[in-house]
Amino acid sequence: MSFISTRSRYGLRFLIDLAQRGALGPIDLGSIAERQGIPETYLAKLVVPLRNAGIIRSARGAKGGYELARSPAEVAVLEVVEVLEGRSSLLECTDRPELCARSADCPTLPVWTGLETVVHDYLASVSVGDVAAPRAPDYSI
Amino acid sequence: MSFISTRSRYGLRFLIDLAQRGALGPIDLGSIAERQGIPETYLAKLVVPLRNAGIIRSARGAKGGYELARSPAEVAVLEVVEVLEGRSSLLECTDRPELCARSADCPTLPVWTGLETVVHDYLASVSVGDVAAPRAPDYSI
DNA sequence: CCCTAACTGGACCATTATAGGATTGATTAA
DNA sequence: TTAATCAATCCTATAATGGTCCAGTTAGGG
Ligand code: SF4
Ligand code: SF4
Repeated sequence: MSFISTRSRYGLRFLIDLAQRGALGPIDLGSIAERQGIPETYLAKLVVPLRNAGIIRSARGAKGGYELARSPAEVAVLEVVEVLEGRSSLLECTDRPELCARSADCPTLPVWTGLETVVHDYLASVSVGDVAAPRAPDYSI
Repeated sequence: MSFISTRSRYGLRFLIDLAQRGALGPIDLGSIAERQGIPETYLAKLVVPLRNAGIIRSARGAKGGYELARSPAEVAVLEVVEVLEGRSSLLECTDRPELCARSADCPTLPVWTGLETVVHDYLASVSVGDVAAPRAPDYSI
């Protein structure tokens, strides 16, 4: 349907769930799936690319589960979307102009390239840590 | 595949083709389809919503065809995309939070709403006239 | 007046993406 | 050992996308 599919939406919520629980050791997928109302079997497939990308770490066996591999502030939403959607662009031709014979003289291409730029800039500016903050912001000086 | 499908891409190129030919009376679909390398039968379906939206005007009968109903500068790319994609948002829940029971307390919703804002702002800032300019810009004072 | 170019609407189809399910196997704490 | 848990693979249903076909209708031009 759209650039932001359930993969990104579920995946981001999954990461936020992990982040909000902090470093208490791995959390099993079933409990997260239940809390978030996401089909566990579906979520199980989303974690694979997240692990391959080094965003999360998994522990097998009893008491196993998943935990963040980095600080939430170091995980940009852009990276999550790219990893889960399997692509980084809204349009093929902005990444690979050679795929379209018209790209050299296409008046619309700059429009889409510009759109992609604003999308990337925005998503890169937001991290999992930014949205996972479970408590009030830090009011100390 | 993505938010920007062939409907928007073809449609925008179609409008630019119209704009670049100026007010010389209606242009028939076949010649545009051929020039742009778009299947005429497919393009024929894209023009219907564009006409309903008041972006183009059609003339039936011999020597008929299509022409812009407004000045190219008055047609924002945002409007074209909304009309052709049949929706205005990248995500349902940003428009209709009532569709998701979690929207009231969803930490990710602001992320998507913010993304949508930057996308809308960008697309609203670009008009068909901006990209259709067939010649060098006006250097007069 | 009639022909015909051209638009109009709808049915139809093939391919792909999406969302989800199920099964089986490997690993490890207790 | 055994139960819990990740890992990997295969399967299915549904929808979106991109495109075709055709039977109408309209109206300009000769
Ligand atoms: S015609 Fe332009 S917008 Fe379309 S695929 Fe080619 S380069 Fe991209
Ligand atoms: S959980 Fe949040 S992002 Fe997902 S559909 Fe509901 S409101 Fe939207």
